[in-house]
Amino acid sequence: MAPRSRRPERRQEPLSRERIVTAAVELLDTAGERGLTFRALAERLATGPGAIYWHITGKAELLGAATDAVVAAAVTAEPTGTADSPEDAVRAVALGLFDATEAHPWLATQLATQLSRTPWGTVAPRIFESLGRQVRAMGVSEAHWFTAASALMHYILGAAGQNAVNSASAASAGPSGRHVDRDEFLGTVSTAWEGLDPDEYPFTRAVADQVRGHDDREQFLAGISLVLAGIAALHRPAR
Amino acid sequence: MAPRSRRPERRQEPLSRERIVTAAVELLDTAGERGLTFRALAERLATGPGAIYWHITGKAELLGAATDAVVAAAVTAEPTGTADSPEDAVRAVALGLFDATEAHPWLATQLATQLSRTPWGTVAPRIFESLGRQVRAMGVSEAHWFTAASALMHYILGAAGQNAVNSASAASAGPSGRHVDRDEFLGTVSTAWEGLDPDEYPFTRAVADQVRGHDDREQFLAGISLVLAGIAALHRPAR
DNA sequence: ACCTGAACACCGTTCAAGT
DNA sequence: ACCTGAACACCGTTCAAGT
Repeated sequence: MAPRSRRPERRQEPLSRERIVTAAVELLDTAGERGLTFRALAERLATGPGAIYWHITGKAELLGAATDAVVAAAVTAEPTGTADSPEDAVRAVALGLFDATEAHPWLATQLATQLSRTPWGTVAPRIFESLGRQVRAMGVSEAHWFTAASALMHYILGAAGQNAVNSASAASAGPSGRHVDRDEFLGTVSTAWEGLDPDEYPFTRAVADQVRGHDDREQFLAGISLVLAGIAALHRPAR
Repeated sequence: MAPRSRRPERRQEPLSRERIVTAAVELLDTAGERGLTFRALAERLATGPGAIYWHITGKAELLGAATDAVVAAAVTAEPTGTADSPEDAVRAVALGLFDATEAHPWLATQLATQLSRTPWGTVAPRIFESLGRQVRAMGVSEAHWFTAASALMHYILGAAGQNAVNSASAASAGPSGRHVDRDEFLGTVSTAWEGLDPDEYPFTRAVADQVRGHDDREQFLAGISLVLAGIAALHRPAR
């Protein structure tokens, strides 16, 4: 009983940019950045390496498209209107990106690459827009829109990047160490920081033990609140 | 008249980790990330590719060491005690890193890579420490030290990364386009943003023309002030 | 101990040739 | 129009062999 359906059974759909990007994301998730190869990608798509170049100009565009796809999903995933306040909406967007960097360990590095190399691309506007709308809804004056939205975006990307580590290091350690304990990872950082020179790194050492026990998401949200407080301060008259 | 000096005339010093890292930074500055090759590096050092492996384990360590060297110089360059207030000291550190990403277009991407892949390394502590000391000097309560210093660090890295673009794109465009006008670059971003779908990107479009004229450093410092205001708000009783 | 450089196992990308 | 797959010009890394 061969099932018949309107949608073709994916058995041999023609190659398309979309199929290529989907496969690229899967490969990145599975094998890491080093695992994304035109040969490996071609094999996964049951074709030759050259075929991919008909749809995509090269590896840079491929990585850009993969990053954009994941960011689009992360930013859109937040159901609009579900938040009580613009501030909570910002938190929702932020957590969406935070979680995305956890699901896709390669995302943090790629976000930095895309934003610094092709800021005229689609990745920056997606994030910037979803944050900026909330900034506007908070009643920030137009003169401060750019500053406020940028501050949020930069904090989010920086923090998400640094917290994506555990997964990333797990992936680079090979499939065997996939589920490295978050605590174990934080312990590594904490221990390294405690071992620093007391004269040169007094502050970092003093804070080291705070790192060990902390909840990543909570810390991340505390940072968001701090930036939001900074935005709120824009309302008050400067002195 | 051959000059005689205590220091050997660098003619054929033995290979050392330090010499290798220095050459790597020069190569990165000159030829970009793609230009840093073990073969090219070996040629510059008048040796074979294999020799480098006696001093450095591989390319990952090489890039990490290059990043660390540049960050150390940027953070140390700020003369201590030159600032009137902790806030100004934070601005000095921030500008030091901002300028470093301009002088070394590859730095932004590498910072993200280092922080997300090896946060137990030396790069994060260097930045974290120089910011954290000022946080402490501001009178922030110890419970908030980590949050405040992290917020500063993440904003700085994110903003510096995105603003390093012009130089980066110039480098990728080859030596011919070395001095791409900053304005020209900002114009490219602005134009791209103005061309976005009005329904999907109303905020980004509205802000596009602010991007065109703005002064990078001023914008960057405005963001720093915003985060500092957020830190100051930690002092006030929560509601 | 430190360096040499050929060799290995890969890459991204191109392009004549096919359908 | 779209795909194939061999070929080209590279890589990072290793390692026997030298000094």
